[in-house]
Amino acid sequence: MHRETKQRTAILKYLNNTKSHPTADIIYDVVKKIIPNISKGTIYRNLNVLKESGQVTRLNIKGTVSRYEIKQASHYHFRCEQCGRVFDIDEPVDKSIDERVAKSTGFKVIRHQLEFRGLCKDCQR
Amino acid sequence: MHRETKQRTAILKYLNNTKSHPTADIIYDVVKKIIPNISKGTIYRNLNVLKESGQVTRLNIKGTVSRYEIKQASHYHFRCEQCGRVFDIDEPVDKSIDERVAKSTGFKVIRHQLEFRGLCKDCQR
DNA sequence: TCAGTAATAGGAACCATTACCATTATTATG
DNA sequence: CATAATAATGGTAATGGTTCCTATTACTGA
Repeated sequence: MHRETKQRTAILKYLNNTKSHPTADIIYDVVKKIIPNISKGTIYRNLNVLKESGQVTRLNIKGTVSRYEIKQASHYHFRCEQCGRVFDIDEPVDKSIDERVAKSTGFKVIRHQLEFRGLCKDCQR
Repeated sequence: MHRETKQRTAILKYLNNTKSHPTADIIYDVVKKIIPNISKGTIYRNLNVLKESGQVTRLNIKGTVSRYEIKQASHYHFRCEQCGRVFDIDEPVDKSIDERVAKSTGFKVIRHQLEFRGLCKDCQR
C-alpha cells in the first residue's frame, strides 16, 4: 500500500500547480527548496509510483528526457523544437481512428499519441 | 562532402531491405556479420549523418531506444507495448490539422507525429 | 598518383534513469 | 498508545544508450 510521505506530497503539489511539463530535474530543483536533502532517486521513484497509480503521466515522446504532468483527460501536445518546452493543445481527441486502425491492422489499439512540432511563440523571433 | 564507405553502404543497404524499424543495436549486430570489426560509434555516426542528409528517419517517439527507417513519405506508426516493435500504418496523413493548430495557438507548426499503441498480433495471445 | 581530409575503430566519457542498501518514517493493529 | 511490519528515503554506485576523442585509415578530386 502507498504511504503519504512529505516527499511524495511535495512532488504532487508542484505538479498540481504547474501548467508546464517539467522534467525530473526541474521537479528536483523545485522540491529541493522545500526538502533540501531530497535525493533525485526519490523524485524518479515517486514519479514512477504515481505513474503506476495513474495520477501522473509521463511524456517521453521524443528524445531522452522525460517530462511529467498530472493525469488529465486525453489530449495532445505541442513541443518546441528550439527550447524543448511542451504545451497542451486543445484540439478534440479523435478516438475513432483507434478503431479504424485496429480494424485495418488486426492490432489491438489501446491509445494513440499525437504531438505537434515546431516553434513556440518565444522561439519564432 | 560525404564519402561512400563500405560501412555506410552496408547500413543503408540493410535499412533499404528491411521493413522492421531496427534499433542501432540491431543494425550493429546485422552489419557486424559483414564487417566484423565495425564499431558501434560508426553505426551511430552514420545514422546521424544519414539523418542530417535526409536519407534516414529516427523514430524516438517513446522511451530511450531510438529506431531508424529509410526516409519515406510521411506516415504514422504503431508500437507494440509488449515487444516494442514498430509497424507502419497506412492511414492517410492529415496535414490540415497542422494549420488548424497553428492558427489556434500562434505557434509555427512544422509537423506532427502520430503513434498508435497497443498489442501487435503476436502479443495478443 | 597523391595530398587533403572525411571516416574509422576502439575506448572513454556523458547523462538520464534505475538499483542497491542501510536507515528512517508511516500506518494498521492490538 | 505502543509497536511491529514494511514502504520509503538518501546517498551513492551501476546501467545503458549515445556521443566524444584520437590516432590511424581510406576515399576522392585534381
